[in-house]
Amino acid sequence: MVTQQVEGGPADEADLRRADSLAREIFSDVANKWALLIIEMLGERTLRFSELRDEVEGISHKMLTQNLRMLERNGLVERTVHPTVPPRVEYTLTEPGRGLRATVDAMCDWTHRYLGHIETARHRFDT
Amino acid sequence: MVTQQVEGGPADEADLRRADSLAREIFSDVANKWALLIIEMLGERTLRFSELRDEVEGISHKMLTQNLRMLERNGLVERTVHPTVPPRVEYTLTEPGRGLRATVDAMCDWTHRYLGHIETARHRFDT
DNA sequence: CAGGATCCAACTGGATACTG
DNA sequence: CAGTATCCAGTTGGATCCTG
Repeated sequence: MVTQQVEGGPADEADLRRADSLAREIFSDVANKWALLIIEMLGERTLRFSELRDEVEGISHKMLTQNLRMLERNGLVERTVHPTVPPRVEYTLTEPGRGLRATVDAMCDWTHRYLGHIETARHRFDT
Repeated sequence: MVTQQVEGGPADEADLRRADSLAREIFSDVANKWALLIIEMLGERTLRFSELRDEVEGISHKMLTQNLRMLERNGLVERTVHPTVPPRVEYTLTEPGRGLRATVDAMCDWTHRYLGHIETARHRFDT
């Protein structure tokens, strides 16, 4: 175990910095409109590419592919290819993905709870 | 109450669509990296513009201003100007803002909980 | 059907300079 | 100090065409 570090040593701090920058990177990947909407729409279901495109209103082909690849890379969605003709590809949330989904749910709830608040705040501000 | 609608009437659906599109708009405003980081760093504190810029690592002057205006417009942060020389401007989360912050906290917790999962998923994917 | 590749218009965001 | 305005390089993202 050559890479194991002694407690309190300077390399511990290096590890912490590395973890932080990784966390930050993940946050940047995930904290974007399309990624969160995809995760929310996926929910507990298993959806095909085209179904997802219909569900996530307004998303383009390209953005959907791009975000699905990113989510797959981070292990938040699982991609299953059925070797049929025509091909059938299905996406599901993994366990980490479902964990994230819980927080997105909370964000959606929040949005609806403060809809009124926000609408009036906007009116006030826009004058 | 001229605008009040009868249950099940067609205008009810119109109202729902309006609420949905508003919710979607708010979601799009808020579901972005910088906005969420600002909310997270503000937390329970009251911070000045320059303090925020130091705390939210990597954010540019312009992005900070822009996102603060947006958050203010939506009533998530309160902006207080002290008429001194030099000027002192402070930002705090409002109650709706603190509500949103709770969900961002959850997202941050999630990030750290699955750091390892995600790192290995990435390695697997990148080969 | 899923998705890669390409083109390009539109927008983003950083740097800089300026104001109260 | 806080904030606006401007410029502009670089990125984004939509449309389109193509393949297995």
